[in-house]
Amino acid sequence: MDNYSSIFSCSSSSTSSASHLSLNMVNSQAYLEFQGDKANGFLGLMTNMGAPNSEANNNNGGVSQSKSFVVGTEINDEMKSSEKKKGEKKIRKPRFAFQTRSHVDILDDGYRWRKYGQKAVKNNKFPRSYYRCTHQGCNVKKQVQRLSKDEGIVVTTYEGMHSHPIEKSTDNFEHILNQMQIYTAF
DNA sequence: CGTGTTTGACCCGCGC
DNA sequence: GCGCGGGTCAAACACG
Repeated sequence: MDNYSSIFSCSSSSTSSASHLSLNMVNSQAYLEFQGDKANGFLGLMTNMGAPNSEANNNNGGVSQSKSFVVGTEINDEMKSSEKKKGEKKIRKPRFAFQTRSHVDILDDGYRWRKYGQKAVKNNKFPRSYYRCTHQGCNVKKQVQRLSKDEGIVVTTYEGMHSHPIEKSTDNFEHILNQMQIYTAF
């Protein structure tokens, strides 16, 4: 059971492969809403997703949050370090944006992240934080942004795919990714 | 002491 | 060409 990588296997392998994804998702703005319970995990999310009833109890510190996610692919993400591929494709890596209703922007998905930057975004009072997976050889990045309009909404954008198992035993994020696969498999 | 955060500088693409 | 906005680097710092 170490096929975490397969989750993101829908990367930009083909020129048109990404289009199907973005077309369906971006245009229709896939939007799911469920209520989680723990601020430090997507477990509640998954639980509610599969079984809307479940035990949505949880006594977290009173941090109830509803999560929704939008999946889309942003193209033209070529960086300066394009050692391989001489600009054959503009599509580099898919990005997954999660919209999370939470008061904390630190969402523990089971991976270990190292913050490597923070920038102020225009049209947004709150800064955007850049994180990178600390696993060696793993180039997965993620950025967390908070909407100035709704400071209760936190947008987490994942970029790239993990090629290693989750470090923590939270294994909840895996399920989410699995769900995402369904949508991105269109 | 190792690991992660802070923070300003730098880099690069893009529009004017 | 220049300025702007977004993304990254890296040195210094904080914390266990």
